[in-house]
Amino acid sequence: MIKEGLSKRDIILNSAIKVIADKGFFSCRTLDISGDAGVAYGSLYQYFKSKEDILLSIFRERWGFLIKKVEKVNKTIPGPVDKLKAIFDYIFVSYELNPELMKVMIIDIPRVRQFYTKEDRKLYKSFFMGIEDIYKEGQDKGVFRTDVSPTIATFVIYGAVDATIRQYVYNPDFDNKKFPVAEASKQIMIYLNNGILAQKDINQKELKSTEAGG
Amino acid sequence: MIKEGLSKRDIILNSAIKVIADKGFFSCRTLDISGDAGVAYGSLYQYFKSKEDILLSIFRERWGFLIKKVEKVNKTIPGPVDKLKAIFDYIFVSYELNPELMKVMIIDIPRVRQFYTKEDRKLYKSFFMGIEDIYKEGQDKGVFRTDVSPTIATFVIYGAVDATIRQYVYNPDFDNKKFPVAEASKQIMIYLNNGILAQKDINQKELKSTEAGG
Amino acid sequence: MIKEGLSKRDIILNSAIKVIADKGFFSCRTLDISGDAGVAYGSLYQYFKSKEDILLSIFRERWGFLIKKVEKVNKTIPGPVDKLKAIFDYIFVSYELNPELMKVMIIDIPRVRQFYTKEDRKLYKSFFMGIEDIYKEGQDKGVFRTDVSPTIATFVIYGAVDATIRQYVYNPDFDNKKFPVAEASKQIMIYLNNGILAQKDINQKELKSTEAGG
Amino acid sequence: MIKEGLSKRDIILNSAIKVIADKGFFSCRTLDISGDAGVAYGSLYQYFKSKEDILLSIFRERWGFLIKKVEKVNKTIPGPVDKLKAIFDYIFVSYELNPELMKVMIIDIPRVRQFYTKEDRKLYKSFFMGIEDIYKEGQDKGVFRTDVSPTIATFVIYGAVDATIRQYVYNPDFDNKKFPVAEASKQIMIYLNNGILAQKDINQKELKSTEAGG
DNA sequence: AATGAATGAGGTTTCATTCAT
DNA sequence: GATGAATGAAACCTCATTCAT
Repeated sequence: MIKEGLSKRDIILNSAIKVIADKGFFSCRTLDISGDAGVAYGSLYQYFKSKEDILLSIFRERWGFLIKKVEKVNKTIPGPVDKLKAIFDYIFVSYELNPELMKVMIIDIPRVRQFYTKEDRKLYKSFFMGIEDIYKEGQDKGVFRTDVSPTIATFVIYGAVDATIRQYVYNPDFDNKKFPVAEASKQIMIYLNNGILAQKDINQKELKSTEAGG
Repeated sequence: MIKEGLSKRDIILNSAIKVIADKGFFSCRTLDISGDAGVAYGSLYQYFKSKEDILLSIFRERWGFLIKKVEKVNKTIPGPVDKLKAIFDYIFVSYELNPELMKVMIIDIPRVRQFYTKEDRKLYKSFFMGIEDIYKEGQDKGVFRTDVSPTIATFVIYGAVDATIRQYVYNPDFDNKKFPVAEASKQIMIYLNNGILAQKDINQKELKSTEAGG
Repeated sequence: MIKEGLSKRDIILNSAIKVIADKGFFSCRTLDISGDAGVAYGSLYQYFKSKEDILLSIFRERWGFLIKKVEKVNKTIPGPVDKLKAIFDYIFVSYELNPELMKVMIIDIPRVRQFYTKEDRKLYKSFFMGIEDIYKEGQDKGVFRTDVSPTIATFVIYGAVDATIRQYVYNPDFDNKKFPVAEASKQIMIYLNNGILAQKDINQKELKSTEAGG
Repeated sequence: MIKEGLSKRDIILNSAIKVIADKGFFSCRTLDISGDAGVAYGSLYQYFKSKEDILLSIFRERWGFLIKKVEKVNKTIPGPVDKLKAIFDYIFVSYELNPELMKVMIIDIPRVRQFYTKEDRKLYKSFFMGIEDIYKEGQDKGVFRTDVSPTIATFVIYGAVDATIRQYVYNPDFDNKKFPVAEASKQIMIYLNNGILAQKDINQKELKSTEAGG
C-alpha cells in the first residue's frame, strides 16, 4: 500500500509492521512485505540488509519514541506517580493508535536472536531504566515503597502493561468492549498504585486503633 | 540424551523442551530435537504428527500441572492471599526446577498459530480462570479491592510473574544473583499485595494532617 | 480383512490387489496393504522380498490363469473365431468377477520398471503369443485376413479390450449401465470380427453361392 | 539441456516430458527435471505449483494439439473414412516426432489422481468425442456399421492405437524394424476399416458392378 | 534506483525395510 | 512365525537473497 509523502524506506517499514504483526516474524515472508508495500522484492535489499535487519530497524527507529516520551515525561511532569501514569497512558494510547506496532514490539522483537546485540539491548533497556529512575525518585521522595527493589518494581509495572495489551492482541475471548483501553489502563494504575489488598480501609482502621493505643 | 525409565515419547518431549528453549521453535530443526533425544528423525513422527504437534503436546501435557496446582491450592489453602502466594511460589519454584519448560511455555507456545484452537485456548484460559476465581473470592471476603476487575487483576498478576521470569530467561543484564528466585517472588508479592505507593507512611501523614486540620 | 481358509500369503496378496487397485502402486503404502490384510507390517517381509515383489507376485501368480485359459481354449474349441470369442468373454467375465485384479494387471503392472525382466516378459508375452497363434491359425484356414500381420492384429484385439475395460475402471463419465460388460463385449467382437474376417472372399463366396442359389 | 528460442517454461516442460518418459512420473525426481533443463530446482516452482502441476501442464498444453487436429480434420477432410485415417496418421507421426510426449500422455498422465478433475476430464474426453462424432457421421452416411455403438467403436479405435504405440515404447521384444510406424499404422487402418466399413453392402455393390463389368 | 527471475541451501516429512523381542 | 518400534535415505518444496537488466 503506497502512500504519498513517505520515503520508500518508511513505506516498507510500515508494511513490515503490518505483515509481521499479522503473521509473526518467522511465518511471514519477505515477499509478503514487499507485496504489501507495493515494491519489488529486490527493493527491500536496497534499504535493508536482511529480513532481520527490517525487524531490528523497526525496533531501533520506533522504540526511540518510547524513550523520548519517558525522557520528556521526566522533565515536564513533577511527581513520580503522575510520571508513571503519563507513561502508562502513552503506551495504551500508542496501542490504540497503532496496535500492530505494539504487537511487533512486544511479541516479535524480543524473540529474535540477533536482537540481543549490545547496542540493541542498551536501547531496549534504556526504556526500563527510565521507569526504574522514576521509581527510585519516588522512593527518594518517600512516595514509593522501599521494600521492593526498583528493578523488580519495573518488571511488575512493565509486565502488567505487556500482559494486558497482549490480551487485546491475541486473546479472542478477551472482552475488549467491557474493557476499553482507557478503562483497563485506569484499573491497572489503581492496582499498581494501591495493591491488591483492600488496604485503605484496613490501614485507616489499623492506624486509628494504633494511634488510639499509642 | 537418552535417560532410563522414561518413555521414548517423554525423552523426545524433554529434548524438544530443551532445544526449543535454546533456539526458539522456529529456529530449531527437528533434527536438533531428534539429535538431542538420541533417536532417529523418523522416530519423532511415530509419536507426533508434526513439529507443531510436538510443541502443542508440551503445552497440553505440562500446562495441566499448573491447572492442577491451582485446583489443589484452591482446595487445601484457606485464605485468598495465601492461595495466590502458593501459586506464585509454585511457578517460581517450577521455573527454578525447569527453566526451559517455563521458557517454552511463556515464549514459544503462544506464538504458534495452531495453538489457537478452541481446545487449547480453553486449557490455557483455565489457568487464568483459576486465578480470577481466587481474586473473586478475595473480593467477596472483603480482602481484595473491588474497584479493580478480577479479569484485569489476573493479567496484572500474571504479567508480573511472566515479565520477571523473562528476565531470568532472556536478559543477560539481569542480576540473578542479586535477585534469587525466592527474593524476586517475595518482592513481587509485596508489591502486588500492597501497591507501589508507600501507603502506610502517606496514609499516616495524610491522616495526621487530616486529623490536625479537622 | 482376514479370511479363513486362505494362506496368510494369499490374504496379503488379495489385500495388495485391493489397495493397489484403489490408490495405484506408487501411491499406496506397504502399511495400507498390511493394514487391509490385518497383519503386522513386518509380516509382509516374511512372504515377500519387497513392495515390488508383491506386485510382481500378483502378476506371476494371476497372469498364469489367462495363459492357461488361452491354452485350454486352443485345445477345446475348434474354430479361431470362436476361440477369440471365448478368450474375450473370459477376460470380460474375469473383469466382472474381479475388477480390482484386472485393474492392477492392466494399469499397474506394466508400469513398474522391475517388471521388465526376461522371465516376466516371457510370461507376459505368452498371452499375446497365444492370441497371435490363434490369428495365424485363422489365416492358414483362410478365415482371417492375410494383409494384416498377426502381431499387429494381436495388439488391435488386445487394445480394444484394454481400452474398454479401462473405461469401466477409470472413466466416471462412461455409462456402464448403457453398456453392461456383456453388451460391450458383444459389440467389440462384432467390430473386430468384421474386420478380422477376410470378408471379401467370404462375401464373394457367399454371394456367388447365393447368386448361384438365387 | 538449454535451447535458445524457447521460454524457460517450455524448456522445463520439455525436460519434464523427457525425464518422465524415461523414468515414469513417480520414479523421477524434480531434481532430474531441473537438471535436464539446466535450471535450478527452485525455478521449477516459479513456473509450476508442484510436480503434479508440471505433469498436468504437459497434458493441458499438449493434448490441445490433438483436439485441434481433430477439429481441423473435421473441417477440411470430407469423408469419415479419410478423417479417421488422417487422425491416425497424425497420431503415429506425432509419436515418431516425439515419442516421449506420447509416452507421457498415454502412460503417466492417466495415472495421476489430480488428473481427474472436471476440467481435465472434459479436455481429455473432447478428443474421444471428436472421434465419436466422426463415427456417427459415418453411420449417418451409411459408411460405418450401425450395430456397434459409436462409444464402443471409439474405444476400439483408440485402444488399437494406444496398444500399438505402447509396444514401441515399452516392449523390447517388439520388432520395430519389421513394423515401421507407417506400416503399423497402415495395417491397423486396414483392420479397423474392414470392421468399420459396412462392407457387405459396399462390396456387394462393388462386386456387382465389377461382375457386371467383367 | 528499481526490478523480479533465478538460485540452491536447507527444512520437514514420508515410508520401505530391518531387527530385537 | 509374528510383531511393530526404530531407522534414515531421500523426496518435495520454500523462501531469503542475488544480480543482470
